[in-house]
Amino acid sequence: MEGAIAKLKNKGYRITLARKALLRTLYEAATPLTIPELAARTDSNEVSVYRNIELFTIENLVEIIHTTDSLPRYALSHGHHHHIVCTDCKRIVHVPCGPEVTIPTHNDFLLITDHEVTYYGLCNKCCPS
Amino acid sequence: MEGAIAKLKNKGYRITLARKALLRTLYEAATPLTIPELAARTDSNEVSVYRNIELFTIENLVEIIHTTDSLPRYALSHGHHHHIVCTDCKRIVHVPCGPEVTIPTHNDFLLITDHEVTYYGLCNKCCPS
DNA sequence: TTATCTGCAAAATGTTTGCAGCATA
DNA sequence: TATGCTGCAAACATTTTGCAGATAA
Repeated sequence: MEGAIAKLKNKGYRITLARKALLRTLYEAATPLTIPELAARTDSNEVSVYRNIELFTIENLVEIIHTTDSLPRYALSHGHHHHIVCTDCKRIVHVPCGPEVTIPTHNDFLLITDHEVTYYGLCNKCCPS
Repeated sequence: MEGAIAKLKNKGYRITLARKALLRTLYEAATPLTIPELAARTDSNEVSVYRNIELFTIENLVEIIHTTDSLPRYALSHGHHHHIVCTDCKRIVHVPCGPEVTIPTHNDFLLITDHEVTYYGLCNKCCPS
């Protein structure tokens, strides 16, 4: 959390109560949270949460997690990884990226019912050669 | 397309002009389309497109594709597979699911810049034992 | 003929913008 | 003190709902 604050300070952003509360909430969260959840836990305005989450995302402090299950959720960035979503309690757990990852044993998930993979890139028409 | 119509008919749904136009548009589309695009191409109301896309999704005729790049897009269901999204022209191409899929050569994509993997399942607290 | 479907209007939901006043540096 | 930040209000974008008239069976 100190690293994140230092980074923001270095960039010239002010360290406000709202931003500290948001960072603390993200650090303490067991699972990624939605905007309304973040606003409730930091006792602040949803609009300010939108704005600060956008700032944190630009500064690479936060990652956005889109699932088919709920509103977008936000969590601290921790490098590249994948996700397992519990379709019942909505808990989201991180999984390392790699060719030989065993999901169930690795993360207390006993049943995997579905998965999605999306690649992003440039197709042959759009790739500068 | 005849199979889809027969399936809907068997379930007791009416085969309306709007539904035929929507199916035909989905069959002819080179890439998944958004709701506004589908409404424009079928010359019909967005509300009706929402309702018929929902019906087709329930009946497993259509799949929803969420990417970080645009509104949700809709395409005919063709069994389980993954996606490559061109971040420039937004074209979406299907990829088979498998342990040894080579993305670039397989699908005219010359550069892959990112990927996302999400598993869905039941965690140990929610899995009935 | 009649129950379903469509389109319009409007409500509901989620997100962004403008601006006045507050608080950090 | 001065600029950036917050919160309110309102605009905007997307999706859902209600209802009267149109249409498939």
